[in-house]
Amino acid sequence: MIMIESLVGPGWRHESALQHLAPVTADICAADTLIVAPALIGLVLVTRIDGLLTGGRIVEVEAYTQEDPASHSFSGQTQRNRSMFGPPGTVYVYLSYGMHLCFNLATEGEGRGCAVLIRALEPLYALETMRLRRGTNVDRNLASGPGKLTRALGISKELDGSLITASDEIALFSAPESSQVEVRTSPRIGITKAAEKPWRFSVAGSRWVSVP
DNA sequence: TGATAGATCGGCT
DNA sequence: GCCGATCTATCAG
Repeated sequence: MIMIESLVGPGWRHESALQHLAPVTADICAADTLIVAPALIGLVLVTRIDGLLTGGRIVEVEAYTQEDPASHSFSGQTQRNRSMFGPPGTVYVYLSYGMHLCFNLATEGEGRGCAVLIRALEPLYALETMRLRRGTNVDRNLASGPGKLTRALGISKELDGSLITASDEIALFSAPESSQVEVRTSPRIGITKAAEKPWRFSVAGSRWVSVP
């Protein structure tokens, strides 16, 4: 088994709940965005905010590239979207509709404004913490949407710009069963530009996605 | 400098 | 199913 501390930020090795998981390297984000997006399905995203470990399995993502009119990076780099242009694995957190934070991982290479939006998780760790943060006991609503997911995991804009493979607050792992799922493509949610592109990837039949 | 649309969610009807 | 909340970036004037 590969030593966890060599590939993710220090400190995660003390989390006994994660010992059956394998670390993921930043390489997974260094490929074409349309390759990376489905590859992230099934991986386990965890945060440790305020000492509380929370996390779940990624069941829904969307791809955004620099040439894509629906992408924040389409018109070039700005103060808000600069993390999209960072090295692969850079965390991009932005405020949506003035109320909700959305979590993305930068893809391809430094200088390329591409990212994958993480839209939904199957809750796995510390459900009670997530219920408290979300203010609901309906587990299906804990992380079934980009804004819900960031709230459940305690993700804030402070994480924006950090590298997911070198953080003590957020990390990505692969579970033994990660590759067992059937990935389905569909049009992205809530956009008007390039709405026809089938760049939404989700676990077929999952009850944890935002829009079944 | 003002208007508006937006990668949303929750509450209300 | 509709609507309000409320921050950003962009575009029109």
